[in-house]
Amino acid sequence: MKNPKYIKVLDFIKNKIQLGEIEVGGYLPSENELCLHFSVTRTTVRKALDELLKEGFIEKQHGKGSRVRERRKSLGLLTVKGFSEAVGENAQTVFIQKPVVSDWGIEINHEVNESDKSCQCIYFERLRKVNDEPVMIEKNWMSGKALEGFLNMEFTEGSFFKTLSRVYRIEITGSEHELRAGFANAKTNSLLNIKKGIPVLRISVKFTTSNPQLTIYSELFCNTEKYPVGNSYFI
Amino acid sequence: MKNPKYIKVLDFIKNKIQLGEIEVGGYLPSENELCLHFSVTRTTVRKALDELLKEGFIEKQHGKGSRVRERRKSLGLLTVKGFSEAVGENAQTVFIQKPVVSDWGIEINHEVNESDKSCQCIYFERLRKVNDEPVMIEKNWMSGKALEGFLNMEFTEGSFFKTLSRVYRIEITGSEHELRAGFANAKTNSLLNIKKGIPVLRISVKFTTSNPQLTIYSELFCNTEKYPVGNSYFI
DNA sequence: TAGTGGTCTAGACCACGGT
DNA sequence: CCGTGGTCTAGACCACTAG
Repeated sequence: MKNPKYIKVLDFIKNKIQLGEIEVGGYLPSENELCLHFSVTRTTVRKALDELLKEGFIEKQHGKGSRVRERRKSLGLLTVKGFSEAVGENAQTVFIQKPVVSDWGIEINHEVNESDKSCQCIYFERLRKVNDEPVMIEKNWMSGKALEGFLNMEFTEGSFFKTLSRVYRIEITGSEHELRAGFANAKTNSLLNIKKGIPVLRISVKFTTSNPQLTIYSELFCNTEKYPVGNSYFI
Repeated sequence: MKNPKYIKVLDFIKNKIQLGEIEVGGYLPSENELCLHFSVTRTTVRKALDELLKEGFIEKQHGKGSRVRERRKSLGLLTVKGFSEAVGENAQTVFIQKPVVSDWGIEINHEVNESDKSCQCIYFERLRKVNDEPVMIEKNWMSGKALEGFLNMEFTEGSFFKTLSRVYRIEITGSEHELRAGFANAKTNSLLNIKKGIPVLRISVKFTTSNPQLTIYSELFCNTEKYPVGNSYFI
């Protein structure tokens, strides 16, 4: 099924929360009300709410209802969400290197798939800012096999993930992260406006996608002095 | 319901994986087979498999089946799982400070609940090792309200979370993490066998539990030189 | 007691993978 | 083609919260 109903319900509620139409601490409509509103069964509504719960948007209270959680101010980078969606409206992005053909970076911490190593590699690098302060350098490598015409392409709404989805019909299906404390090189330090000797949080990500030929390798260098990286998990 | 069926299914499969009875890359029984084996419906089996997927134990392939994933070698600390379960059989734990009455630590990065601040605080500190190498210092603070007789108590199977569950019937229901790169103090550095000037990964955790009176605040200082901290997420 | 979320049943149809 | 997982329906009963 291309457009599952639970995605519609999920997007509807997530949108309401992100626009502030339901205030923090406010209750969502009950599951039964949502069922009526969307003409679906509770199974479908609950699947959507489970996603929202997993992503930290809501909390559930047995016997009371589902409430909007206070959104963390830190960067929610440890999910499959992209940066912009995770951080919100105060995020800015600047290309340091537009997509080019390159070698597989020696900085990649995850093991690169054998099938990728033998292929042409596409690389791009971006600087992420919050409120105009640089907080993260993001370096990305991926095989060019599945991405015909990717070089010189404008990103859909400035988002790499949206481009993958809208242009190539490729969805992110999973991610693995490794986290380390370390130091960045001089160039990255300078871009992040970090003094020498200040450690950075380094996150190595391996994204799997709905296209078996496409795996994305990212190395993130985060200045955590003002904005720690956040993650939450509820059951 | 005290003992949901999906927990039984989940524990059964997780146990098989952890004991190696299904090798890495091997397929689980199909959902329909599991239904027959446990006399439950697919809804229930899928709820269990969803948990295993979320925790990174398995991966699903549409049209083929569910396969056991290679367990990450890094520390899976970013879930509600405890250290021992996350790391496995090579983990050791040493008390640096057995549970005592203390002040709320000034090192706590999360905001401490107002209701906690006015209460007696219990503190304990442990050193975590993997293959006899120190990798993490874990400092824990919590209100003593819900934990009658906790001081001087032996931990069930050496596990704090198991003690909470078995003795106090309290379950972990969620966690929020903040991650930073930074430095540890001299004492922690010495316990971690870290040279001065080597950065550590600092993880601030706030655990919520099934008892509204109990919130647990932890500060982890990780030496990531050999063992990075890992996390994975699949949809 | 009424309303909420938590669990579960017994089906159904669809999309994908491999034969 | 069949078996797999993905989505969905239309119910049911339970446990928790609050008036």
